[in-house]
Amino acid sequence: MPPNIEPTAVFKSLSDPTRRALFERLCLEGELTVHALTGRAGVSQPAVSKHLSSLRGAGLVRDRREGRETYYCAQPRALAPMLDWIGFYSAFWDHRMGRLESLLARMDV
Amino acid sequence: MPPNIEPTAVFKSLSDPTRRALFERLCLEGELTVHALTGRAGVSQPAVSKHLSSLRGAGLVRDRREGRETYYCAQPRALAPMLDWIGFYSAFWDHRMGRLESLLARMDV
DNA sequence: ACAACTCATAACCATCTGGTTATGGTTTGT
DNA sequence: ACAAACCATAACCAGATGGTTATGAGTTGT
Repeated sequence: MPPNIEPTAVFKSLSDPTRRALFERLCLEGELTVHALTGRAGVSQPAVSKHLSSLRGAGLVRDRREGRETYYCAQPRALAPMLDWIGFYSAFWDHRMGRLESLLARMDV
Repeated sequence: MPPNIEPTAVFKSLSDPTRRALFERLCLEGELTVHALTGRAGVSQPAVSKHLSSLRGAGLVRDRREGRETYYCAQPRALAPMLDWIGFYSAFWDHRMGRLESLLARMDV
């Protein structure tokens, strides 16, 4: 059966380079404050806040308030709907691409 | 090292439900004309044509002119940049998610 | 020859998006 | 107490986006 959960929000949120860069930093460096994220973001602090809101809307990040700072961390589980979608249609690509191997070759690092 | 190819176009193109539905039909049913795709798309023929242009821009579909009809087919190879991106960052999720297993459980059908 | 079909493009429109500056609430340091 | 720091929200703006109808170019069938 086809994927059950709507992956639109995840795709949309990750389709912006600035937003993807924020998510990447949170993946690589762990929990970070808005201030720290604004550092190398290349956009203003309010822009960063809005991007983080978008990511939170898609479930891709979680925030934790601590004093005057807000720590954000990545929630890779939120990628599930997107992975489901890819996985389902991969079943129809496999017979042209050589089973899951080519996919796994890319997935594994 | 981080992924080398920009996955923005792929993410962006797949972030629209109508566009994703077109890509899905092409994956499941193979080569189809614009007329056939317009059938169940829920939008007008020009809208379908524009969506197909967007998908072609991302390399996700290929078109073949035959008389007055244009056949489109899916190009799943174009997903590579997106898979690269997922794969690279999965290395950093693994130690929290239990290696590739959870990922593969979703990828395999 | 000509009507009908297929498709892409043009022109247009409303809404969404991604950015900015301004501001205000809360918390921290002095 | 008060200034400074951190962050979210408001207000605003230009450009992108996704839809429409109208049209025209090319192809097919009669």
